[in-house]
Amino acid sequence: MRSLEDLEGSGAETVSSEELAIRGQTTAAQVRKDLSHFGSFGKRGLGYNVDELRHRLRHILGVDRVWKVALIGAGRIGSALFEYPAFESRGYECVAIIDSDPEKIGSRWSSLEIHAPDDLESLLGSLGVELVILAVPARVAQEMADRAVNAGIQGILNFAPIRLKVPVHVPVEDVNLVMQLEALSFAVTQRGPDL
Amino acid sequence: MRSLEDLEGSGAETVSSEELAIRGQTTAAQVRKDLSHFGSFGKRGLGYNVDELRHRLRHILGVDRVWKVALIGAGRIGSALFEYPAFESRGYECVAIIDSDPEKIGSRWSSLEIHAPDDLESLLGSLGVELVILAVPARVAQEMADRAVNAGIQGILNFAPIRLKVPVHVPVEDVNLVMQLEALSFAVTQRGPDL
DNA sequence: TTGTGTGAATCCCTTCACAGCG
DNA sequence: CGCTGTGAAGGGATTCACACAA
Repeated sequence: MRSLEDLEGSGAETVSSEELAIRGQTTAAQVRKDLSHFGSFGKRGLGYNVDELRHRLRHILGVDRVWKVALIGAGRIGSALFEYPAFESRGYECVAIIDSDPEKIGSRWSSLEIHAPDDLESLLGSLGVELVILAVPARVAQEMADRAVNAGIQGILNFAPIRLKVPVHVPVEDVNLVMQLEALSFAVTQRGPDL
Repeated sequence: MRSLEDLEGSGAETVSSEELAIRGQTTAAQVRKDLSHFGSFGKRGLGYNVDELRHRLRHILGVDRVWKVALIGAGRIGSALFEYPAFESRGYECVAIIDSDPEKIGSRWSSLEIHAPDDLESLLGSLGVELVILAVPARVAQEMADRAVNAGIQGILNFAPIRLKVPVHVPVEDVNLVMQLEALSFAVTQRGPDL
């Protein structure tokens, strides 16, 4: 089993399912089954070509291109996300920011102006926004989601602690930090009264 | 089927698995199986007593008490979490904040002083911290996790995009926003080239 | 010989269906 | 009767095991 450095260096061209399994905390059989789901691009006796594997996976995941993202809600969560360097480096380009706070409207976050929600549809539509990060209070989340969907967006990363009602063709990914904390409380509690 | 208001009012004392299923976007059979896992506290012909159900579930989830939480990393994510009202209202009390930025050390977030990481172990130990929210850069996440575990904490909510190595008795809940965005990209991509 | 790709066996979770209690 | 609790059936995912390609 080689180390990470070996893999990243110019030496290794190939990885085995066994090796991938260890990194991904699964089993070799699982890795092979999963990959075979998308075609068979491994070489028997050798393993998977690293470059090809990366290329294929990036394509399957849809991360081999830049996605146009709009940030709806410029509060603390929105700002944390906006500043998070990984987003841009991973291919998510924020092209619009929307907030209803009159204090914020018109101001800029590094050259990007914050817009009022009024012209949300035309703004998202004209910019060709594909994904929306919804970081607004729960009471307005459904309305903003509806309007974003009307504007033709294709997916929503939802931080509001409600179950959004959207058409089936619009995937929603929920981020619910309270639920995750509760999952942690549950795990700690289950693990037995201490230790 | 009754509305949320009915349930919360003083009128209804009981819910059926069918009703719970609709709210939870699942099936009645699933609800009954899940609940039966923790004992049988429904009444045949009637359903589940709402007060008892809430009480039992809160106990099972471990949210029928206040958890002492430490925030390690007072950056944007940390600040967003700290200000998020749901945390305190849901029973998570932040009793310590730790950050390595000299600019921040000694300053206060609403009466809570920001501490240097130096005395992390003794600080968490003396305060009886149970859960840690780890919101630091990836390169220092493992070290902070190790030290928190040494201080005797029982669970970690991890925002760093790495797989923490911790003893099996310390549950870790990962929050990986880039992965969730990628899951969204995948879902949108799979759904077929547009619509 | 090594390690993939894949049918077959297995496991686990969901769904069904109904006996039985209130 | 109405609705829970639960064995039994069903289905999807994981694991096994091995033929076969490099």
